[in-house]
Amino acid sequence: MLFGCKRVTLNASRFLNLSSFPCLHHMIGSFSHTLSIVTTTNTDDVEMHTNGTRFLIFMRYLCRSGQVKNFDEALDLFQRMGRMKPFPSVKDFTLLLGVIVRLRHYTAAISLVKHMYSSLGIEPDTITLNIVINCLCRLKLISFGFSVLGTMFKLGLEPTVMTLTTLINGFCVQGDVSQAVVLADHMEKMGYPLDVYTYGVLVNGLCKTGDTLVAVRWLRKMEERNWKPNVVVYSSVMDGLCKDGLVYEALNLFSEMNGKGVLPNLVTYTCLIQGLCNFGRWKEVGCLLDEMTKMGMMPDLQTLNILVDSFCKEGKVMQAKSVIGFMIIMGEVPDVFTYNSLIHVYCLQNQMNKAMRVFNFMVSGGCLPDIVVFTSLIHGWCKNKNINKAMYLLEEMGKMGFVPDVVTWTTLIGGFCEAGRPLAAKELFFNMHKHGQVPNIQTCSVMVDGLCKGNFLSEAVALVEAMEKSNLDLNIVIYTILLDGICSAGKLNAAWELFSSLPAKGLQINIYTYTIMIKGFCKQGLLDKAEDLLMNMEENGCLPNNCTYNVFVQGLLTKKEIARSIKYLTIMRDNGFSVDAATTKMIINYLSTNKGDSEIQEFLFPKR
DNA sequence: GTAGGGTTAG
Repeated sequence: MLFGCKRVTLNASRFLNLSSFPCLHHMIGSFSHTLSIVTTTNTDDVEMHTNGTRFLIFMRYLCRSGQVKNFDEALDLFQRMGRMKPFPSVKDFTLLLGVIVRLRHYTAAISLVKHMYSSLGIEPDTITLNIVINCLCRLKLISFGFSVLGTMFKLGLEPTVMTLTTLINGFCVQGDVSQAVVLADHMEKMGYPLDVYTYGVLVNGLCKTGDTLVAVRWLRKMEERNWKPNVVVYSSVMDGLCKDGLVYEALNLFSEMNGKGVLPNLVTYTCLIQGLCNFGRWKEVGCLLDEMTKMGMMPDLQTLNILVDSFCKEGKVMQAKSVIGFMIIMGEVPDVFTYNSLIHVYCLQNQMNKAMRVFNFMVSGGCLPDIVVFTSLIHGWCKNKNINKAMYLLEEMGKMGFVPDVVTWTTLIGGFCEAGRPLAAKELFFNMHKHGQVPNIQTCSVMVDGLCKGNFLSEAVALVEAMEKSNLDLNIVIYTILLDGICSAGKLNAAWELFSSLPAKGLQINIYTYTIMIKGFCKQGLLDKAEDLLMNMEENGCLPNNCTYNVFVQGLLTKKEIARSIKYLTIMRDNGFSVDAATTKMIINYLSTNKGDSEIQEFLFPKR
């Protein structure tokens, strides 16, 4: 096919006038290696001319029926269209561009628009530029999206509601929903009324950033304005509710949607199924699966992957495997998500041989691993204390062209800590920026935890102080980790000082923070202080949980405070909390050395 | 011909 052809490398930055933005320039530059348009210099022009109409009809059919499954096929169609004389209309090109966007080849789509303009002389119209804006937004380059909006004006093209909705979505994709809302307000004032899509974009953006309740308000707002929310808006909100653990509310909204005559689709069911899976509500999952199949919908690969992953997360590997079996019977091919769920559970169970077997199986079956799979395996080998294997995989993924991201580095840092090498972890922490990755708050938390557990408390404190000085937004988690370190080192005064300073930092003390502080007091035998804090929790609306009570009872038992232990064991029993293994062991130990103690005997084995 | 919803890792 390449015979008699010349390769033309595309450069989108020329069209978009982005040369002043090195990051995009670099990105598109590196992409050019893979994207070269092949144009003919001879052969089948005549044939194409005569068959042109038939070819275009065929091309439209392929695009509309979703039969263009990969980028190479789409590119081939594009090349054929570029060889036609006269060129097909801009409409035909945008139809194909839409397919390329759906295949998520955003950079390529931008390059192709540029090629259409500079090499083929096809002027872009509003719709073509909407596609370019969407691609830039998907690449989280919204400011370039606005540059294209400027280009649109310069060309005398009027943006549409769709253009602006795409930009609103761009803000949402970047996680900047407040800006999205501002733009939506602005849009209305400019005489562009929001439509169902705009509302859908906003509602989804809000759900994705965890503002589900605000999303619900928007849903109600659109109803007040006489817009009928459709299945996409409802499903977005249901997904948000499920992800917040509000499955009951999601199911209510599902009934409400049905009541209003809006039919659920596969995505709606998938959101609910996942919500129920997260709480192990398998029976209801089964009911929903039955219901959807009765409505003629079969679960697809994504839905089944959710089942596989949920079973894996519960450690039910057998069930996960049977879902995979069902998947294959259904004609679906397990993908990188499916395999990763299995690999991950084996890694967590320290069954690295099995994890590697799955990995080799997927690779030999032609399923390309991704950065997530490599990160899971690196985590597994680290847990297994086999740093060499972890480093080997890091190298392997590099050879395959994957650049470790912040999650990979965090995993590795945590892994080195778990393997008892906190100083090596620190080295990675301070050098990861050389590999183009900047630690985030979670990386910092893992590092602080590693330093604390590795008895480098002063370094952990210094790291947190350095983060405070650099105005990083530190959260309660990182302070709770540090508090645990300070308590474990027995420095109760310093711990209490830190604990007391947290509200002034604007942080909400949570159940973990309280429990760690209580444990710290218990460890020093300061039981009254621990008890005061336990009482204080309830007053502050943070109810103690299983772990809090067990920690306190263990403190009491250590000091042989039997009467008080029984008091709290009774509270636990009355409130449905269970005594954990460590507490049980202490009770048994106490009994075996204090056989004559009737108090605890009476509590454990009351006479009827 | 273009815009919105569902799956994995620390």
